[in-house]
Amino acid sequence: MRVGELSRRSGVSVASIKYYLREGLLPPGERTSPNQAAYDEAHVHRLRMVRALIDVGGLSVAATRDVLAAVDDPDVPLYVALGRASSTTTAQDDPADDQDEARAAAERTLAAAVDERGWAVSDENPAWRTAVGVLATYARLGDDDLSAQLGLYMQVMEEVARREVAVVVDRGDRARTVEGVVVGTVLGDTLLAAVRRLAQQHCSLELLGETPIRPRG
Amino acid sequence: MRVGELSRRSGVSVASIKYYLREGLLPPGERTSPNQAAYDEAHVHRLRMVRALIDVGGLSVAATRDVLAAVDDPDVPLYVALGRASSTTTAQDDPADDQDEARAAAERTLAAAVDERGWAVSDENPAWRTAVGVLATYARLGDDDLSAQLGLYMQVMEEVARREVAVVVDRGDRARTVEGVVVGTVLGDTLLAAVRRLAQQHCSLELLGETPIRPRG
DNA sequence: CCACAATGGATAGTGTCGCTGTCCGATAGT
DNA sequence: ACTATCGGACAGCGACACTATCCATTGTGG
Repeated sequence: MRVGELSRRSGVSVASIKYYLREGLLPPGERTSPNQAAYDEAHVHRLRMVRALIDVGGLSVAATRDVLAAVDDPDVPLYVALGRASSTTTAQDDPADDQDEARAAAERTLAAAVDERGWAVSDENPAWRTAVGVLATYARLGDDDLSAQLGLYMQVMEEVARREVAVVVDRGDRARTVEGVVVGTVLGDTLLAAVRRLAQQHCSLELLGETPIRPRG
Repeated sequence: MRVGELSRRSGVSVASIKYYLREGLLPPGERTSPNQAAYDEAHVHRLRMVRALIDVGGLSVAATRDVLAAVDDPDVPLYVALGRASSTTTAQDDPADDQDEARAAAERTLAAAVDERGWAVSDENPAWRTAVGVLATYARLGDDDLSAQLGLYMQVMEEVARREVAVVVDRGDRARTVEGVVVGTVLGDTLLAAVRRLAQQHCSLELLGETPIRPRG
């Protein structure tokens, strides 16, 4: 198929498809003549992935490119790719003294929690820096309920991750597996956040009887 | 204090402070003369909140404004404010037929899962639409492992939410409580995602022995 | 076989976001 | 008195994610 049909099949405008091709999110079609190319089902699927990661997962075009590059390239470790997929900037502005101190304290907290659970994780993992940043920020904001919840978060996320990894192990080929991990991780973040909101509403109603909720439907 | 000191204390540039004032993220200082204002500790704290929500939570300026408005105004239901805080756009482009169908199926899946857990949640909750969107997207992408995990996600998030709500119940005044909920929810999303990545790394190592990890430190 | 739509490719333009820079006349502090 | 700072308004900027236009092919229905 050519670009027009690809556009119709995927619901993405021709202009955007051209843009994604330029940005390397979508591999070029197979050449049928010096300036003509043919696309196939793989391109339709890829476009759906792209839209899912961008619209639902909230990734930037650049992050989506990196993540998809890791899906294509068996040599890129997954956690590196998924680190890029963190919507959070993880950037620090001015490394003021108290900032550094807060970060150091947060890092000790995390390290202790990780050791206690017996997790084998590297501090190369971008998620490590992100977690430290959140903890440090929370501490600077005054209360530290979040740090108190850290143990629980780790416990439940280990449960979640174990199931996720288990499901993914017996897939088929490696490409589909990796793709499943990536999509599951990125979209899973969004789903988990939404489910957390629903759970919070339910629990606050349950514990406080705060808001009268009319049932669905 | 005046703007210069507020800037120094908070690490936010004067230009940005003026911008936040314009955008309503920061309440105006108390007037000491027709064109002079004084700021206090509350402004320093507020600025820290703003930076935390934007930098760590990944919220937009507009979302941050809405969330903080809810913190200030007791009449705005919390879940409405926190719905705005979802980084995900939750937008749909072309409601094609199969799109609608996928959404409807996803909505039935969610409703069934919610009923099974006995959750009292309203479909007014923005998180409901987000969750439906994620499920629908995942279904359209081919496999539906995510839907298979939905029950687990709900189970662990109920556990998490119960603890979070419990911690927040016995706070002191309502303002501090609400603030704690908001910050905990927004930063918690980021923390949970990061912890999930770490857990995934740990579990994939544990189950597959996939990557040799050198220990921290 | 030929007019005419569609294509690939390049480049420029658009709208939004989150600031940043500059200017102004009015204080504040010394 | 004088200079730094202030608040306030507004223009500008760079990044981002497209979108529009142009053009020289190419494909295709009549």
